Amino acid sequence: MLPTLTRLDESTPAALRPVLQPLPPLTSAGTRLLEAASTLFYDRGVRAVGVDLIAESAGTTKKTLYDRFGSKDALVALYLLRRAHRWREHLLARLAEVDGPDQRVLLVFDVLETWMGTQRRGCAFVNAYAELGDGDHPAVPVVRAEKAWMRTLFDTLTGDPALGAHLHLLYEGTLVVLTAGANPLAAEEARGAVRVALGRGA
Amino acid sequence: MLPTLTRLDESTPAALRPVLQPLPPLTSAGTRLLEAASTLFYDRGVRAVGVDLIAESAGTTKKTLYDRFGSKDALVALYLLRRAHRWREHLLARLAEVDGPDQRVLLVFDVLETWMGTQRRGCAFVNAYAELGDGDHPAVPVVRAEKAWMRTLFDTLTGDPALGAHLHLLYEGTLVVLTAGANPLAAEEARGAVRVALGRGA
DNA sequence: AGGTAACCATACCGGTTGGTATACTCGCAG
DNA sequence: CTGCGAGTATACCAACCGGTATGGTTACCT
Repeated sequence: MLPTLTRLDESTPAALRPVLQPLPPLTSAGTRLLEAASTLFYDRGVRAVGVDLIAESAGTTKKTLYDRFGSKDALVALYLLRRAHRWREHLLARLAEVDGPDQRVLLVFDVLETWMGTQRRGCAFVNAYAELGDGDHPAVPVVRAEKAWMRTLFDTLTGDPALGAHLHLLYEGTLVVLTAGANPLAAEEARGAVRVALGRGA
Repeated sequence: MLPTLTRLDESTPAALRPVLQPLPPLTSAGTRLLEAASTLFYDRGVRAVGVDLIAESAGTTKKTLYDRFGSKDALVALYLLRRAHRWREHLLARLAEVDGPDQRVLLVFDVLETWMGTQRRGCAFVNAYAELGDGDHPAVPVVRAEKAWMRTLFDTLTGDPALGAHLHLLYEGTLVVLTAGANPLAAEEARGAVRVALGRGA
């Protein structure tokens, strides 16, 4: 299963395919706006960042922001959508480097640890959900889709839904313990737990 | 270990003792303010709720709020502190009802599921951390302390730090998958994973 | 030549933010 | 009787919020 993950072919599970669907094209000012918004949203939170600051950071104006994206809510949703896109691309590319389901599962936690080494604010999707709640914000479906995608990844890697659920819980727990818990050993402890879950002994 | 958890005695680990330290007393208007703030903060998020709304919901004034708590930040920290206090009291009382470490570990996830059945916005500490970041907000130490306390609980129940880490990761993951992931089966899947972690087979 | 999409600059809008100031009433303890 | 802590009521503050309006300037396409 999953013999090559670098490109889309008939062996790639259908549930994982939306990874490679291209995002809508952006103008140059639009790109700068989305880039600035992404770092600001992630570092300070969605509600804490105003549209004025985003426009100023992007070297453009609020007018352009609303011409391109329509609303702040839509910009937030697009920020999460692009972040999910990049994370999936990065993860699948790394997973394609090794063979065997067990090695791939363990590699997920290596990639996560490295990724979080530079992105110290934890899971952008959990953070956004914490701020937006379960209302009708357009970003909420993006959050749910991201969690469902990770679950499907573990199910696909192992071929066992019970094991996939176990690994997914460890994955989400690692993110929380790393950030809110401020425990730098979380990823290493998670790999130990993964070996137990895989039946490779403690 | 942990023969009785209903009261504080020499067999209760020192790390779990802060549970029973009483919270500072409040005046009548102060109680109403903290009560109103707690439900509003949890349901809508910390940043989304203004002090005007809190004062109005409590049937009092902003003046009284600042006389009692000094600042909104202090009120947020106290909200989390009291919530941690109540959760620990509730959890320890339930754990005292059963015997044996394995039953107690599994019961943690039962209690969590029931608790989350009524509190649908997930972990208040993860949510607050998502909004406040790793800055110098007075609530951040409360969040870290709560995560450390849960980790210590699992370590104490099992007597095995590696197993405690595994169970803690499953615990935090369950909260995320239940809420941001909107997967109602998360707690049941977690109990299956717990049995694997405990070596009781899949 | 003319149209159009993208962009920049600036000003404005009503509403809300955390926090402070002033002045008054009540109950209680010395 | 007096002082004081607690509470109520209202007004105020500068700063910021998301969003809109107006007007002018490029650059490219037909």
